[in-house]
Amino acid sequence: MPTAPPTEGRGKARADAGDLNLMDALAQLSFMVQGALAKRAADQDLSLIQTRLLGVLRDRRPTMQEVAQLLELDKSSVTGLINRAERRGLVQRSPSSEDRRSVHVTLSPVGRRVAQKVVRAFQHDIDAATAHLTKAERDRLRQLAASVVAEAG
Amino acid sequence: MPTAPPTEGRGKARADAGDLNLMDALAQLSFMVQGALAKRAADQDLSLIQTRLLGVLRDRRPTMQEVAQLLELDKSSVTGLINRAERRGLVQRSPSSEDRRSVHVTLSPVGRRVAQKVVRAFQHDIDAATAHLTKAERDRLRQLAASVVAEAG
DNA sequence: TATTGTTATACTCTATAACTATA
DNA sequence: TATAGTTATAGAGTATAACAATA
Repeated sequence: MPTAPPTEGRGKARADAGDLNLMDALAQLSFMVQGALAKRAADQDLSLIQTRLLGVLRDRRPTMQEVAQLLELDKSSVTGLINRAERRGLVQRSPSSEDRRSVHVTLSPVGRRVAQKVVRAFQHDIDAATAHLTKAERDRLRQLAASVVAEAG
Repeated sequence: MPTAPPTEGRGKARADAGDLNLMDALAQLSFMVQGALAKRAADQDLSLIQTRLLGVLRDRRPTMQEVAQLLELDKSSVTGLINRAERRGLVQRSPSSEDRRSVHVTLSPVGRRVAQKVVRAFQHDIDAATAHLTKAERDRLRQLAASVVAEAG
């Protein structure tokens, strides 16, 4: 099942690196990566979706509707998400100057700092998880992963 | 931010395959993979955690407590998870013969069939997402991903 | 009429604490 | 006492439907 997270450790890395098909390898890798990110987010009392929210706000000032599109959520879900984030001082709502129906969401300084902490810790996890690879292997992995991401768009 | 999912499409695959560092590439890939799995699960009216549950039951007959360990959930969360899955006929509880406090959880034929449908659809998604790579590149990606998974254990 | 956002409602998912029943 | 599991409770997260305000 691709749905199983990195269940039991098996030991020997390279020896076992061949016993997974592409689907299982990518599924398990994705569970590992998301698990690490979720744990680092939890260290800052953030859920994965709150962390993603802060991420998309890093260089954007979207409306509620645009947040919904970016996160692929219903607009009503975004209302609750922003309510909770705003209550914690991570983001702010501000009225649009062009369209009086719209509300823009912005990252607060606190939100930006918290997000940076998550990213730094997560970066360390990724470094540790790929430390056994050579520099060339890491770059190859980066390149292949980026290629798959770019192709899907 | 590593937390941003595959936000906007950018077009040209290979041209952009170099503009992400390893952390971002793995984070975005993981969001893509998990998103695909979640959608295929949703097609069968399953959440990601329900799908993972069916996955770990494929070749196991764990107790409630073991399910909690496998999915890294509190035992009370597992009670609810199994309740909902049992209500839908996906799994069954059966009393342990050795320890009268324990309950074993087993996959029902329906649960197994539903899980297989999710896997098949997800496999197609992975195939499509990697179709632009050469056979050698796909195998290299599989090998590197499996190596990272194995190393983390 | 169409769009933006919120509210009301219902459900899943999760954890903590208290409980029951075994061991 | 310790462990397996459930229950009670609280809260985050999600969607659908109905609504208000604005376009």
